[in-house]
Amino acid sequence: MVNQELAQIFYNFAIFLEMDGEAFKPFAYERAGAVLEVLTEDINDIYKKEGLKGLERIPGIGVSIAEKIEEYLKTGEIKYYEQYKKKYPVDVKELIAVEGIGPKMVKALWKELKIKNLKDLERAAKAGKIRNLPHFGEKTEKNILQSISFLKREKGRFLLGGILPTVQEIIGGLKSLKEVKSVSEAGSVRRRKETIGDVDILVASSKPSKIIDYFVSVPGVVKIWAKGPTKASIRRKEGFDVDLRVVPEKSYGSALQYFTGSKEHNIVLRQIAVNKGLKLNEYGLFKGKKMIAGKTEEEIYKKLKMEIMEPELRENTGEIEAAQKNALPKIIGYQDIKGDLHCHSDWNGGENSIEEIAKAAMAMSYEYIGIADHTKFLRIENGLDEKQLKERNKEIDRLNSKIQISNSKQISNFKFQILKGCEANIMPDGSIDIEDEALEKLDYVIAGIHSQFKITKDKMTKRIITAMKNRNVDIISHPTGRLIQKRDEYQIDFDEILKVAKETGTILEINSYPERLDLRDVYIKKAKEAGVKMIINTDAHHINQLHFIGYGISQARRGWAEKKDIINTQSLEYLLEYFK
DNA sequence: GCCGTTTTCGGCCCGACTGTTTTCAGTCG
Repeated sequence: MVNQELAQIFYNFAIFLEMDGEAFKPFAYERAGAVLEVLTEDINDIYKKEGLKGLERIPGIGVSIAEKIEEYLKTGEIKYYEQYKKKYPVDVKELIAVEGIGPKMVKALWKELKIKNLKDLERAAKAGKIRNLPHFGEKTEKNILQSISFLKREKGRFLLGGILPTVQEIIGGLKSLKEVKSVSEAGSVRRRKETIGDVDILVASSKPSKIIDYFVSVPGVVKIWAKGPTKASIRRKEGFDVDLRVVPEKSYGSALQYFTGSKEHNIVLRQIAVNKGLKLNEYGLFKGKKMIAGKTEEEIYKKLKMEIMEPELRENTGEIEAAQKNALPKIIGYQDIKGDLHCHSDWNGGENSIEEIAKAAMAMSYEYIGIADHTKFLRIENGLDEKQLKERNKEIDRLNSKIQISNSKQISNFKFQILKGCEANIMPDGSIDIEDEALEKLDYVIAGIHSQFKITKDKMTKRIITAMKNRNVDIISHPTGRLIQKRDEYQIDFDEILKVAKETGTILEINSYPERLDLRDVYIKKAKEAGVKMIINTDAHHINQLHFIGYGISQARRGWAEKKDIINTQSLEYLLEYFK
């Protein structure tokens, strides 16, 4: 989307301006970039409808940046920006990604050594050329090399799903110490972002040294980066870094608020504090020298005259304004899901029998579970044909009656049901790979794209729309097809898809699989605004993956989704009626 | 370059650390 292209340009713009020592413009451009990145409307549509004035209506975009957006939409480039690209023919984004390198260093490296990209930087550092530059030294050079090797190995970020279990383990360990009064994850982990750079953990205690000593000696620590009186930084064997900070109880709330971020959220919060004649930092909220809040996050937000919001909302994408008006959404909770409708059994590529899946679902206190085996097109996953699907349905009927009989004697109002579903394949022309007659026998039908991702935007949009108009199709799985850090989403006109989803009552999936998390948060927000229903599913191929649901819920929360927007927060009766 | 229940001009978030320096610029979160 053109929004993202412009966002990236403005981010780079900000860096160029900072290289030239501009004082306040970089901040303005960075803000414009951040605003565009999360803007749900297509900037091109806004411009077409309302022209320059429409652009200037967007907060953070004024006359000058609006004109640059116009220029980009009309000509595909921005002259002023092109001039900078000529002046500094450098891959700023790549270089700035190196820990410890900022705009000023990029400039020096270019001017003195003609370093343009990561490759040049690595070569120069290995040759020992960097240490001779003014304001650089041996240690800086060594740090740069370390940073580059980390970047190359891990691309710098980790999937939330890959690290959260370990984080919770570490926190559990800290909780067991009697010196620990409170402990929580902070930073992007607490905000449940899709990917995590490094992990922040915060502890309240009056005995910091004991906590620090324990923290650096836990099994799994492979390197201690820093160990001070109240903070420590380590690398885990899994490859990511963890920062721990210990603060006194009276500052725990302000520190938690501060270290949870996001940076953008905090900037605005501190500004609001300043406007009220107050000062906010990690030690508390102050009026002059007097501390007026700090023990809890609630009292800080309250003193700043707003509702406290869930960490997943703290991105400065409208939550602060909403909180000031007491108009925060009541986002879906982690206990609100009543069942998972996208599980693969051993009838296709999955690892567990339907009975095992049902038992695991009951253990999670679900009211229903849906088996959505692949259909025949997906040979590699043993997709089921019409006949096999019929056999599988019989098995589900058998299990359902067995469950009812075995439980009716013990709990009178017990209800649990296994639903008959499938994840059918959407063919390139939008048709479904299995007969309508077979689909009609099911409780519900998921349809998804599993092949031919690289077709034009127009064709892909039509393909999905054709599938949604099939009267048997209830849900579209992983609607944009992206795999985080592996594959971009396919080209679609999302607004058009929302329109047809609304007309046909088709549900869009929020796939909880850690590398999918598809829909993304901005799309969830759009779907909610369009009144399109969503469902949070796991796509589990093993019962150990049923807990992925938490990541999908996080994603929904970051998209401001409420309970009513998510259909599997509802009862079985409601669901079956809706599908019919 | 943006913005306005103190302002259409004069402000713009805050503190700590690091590595290079003899007092601080640059970077980070």
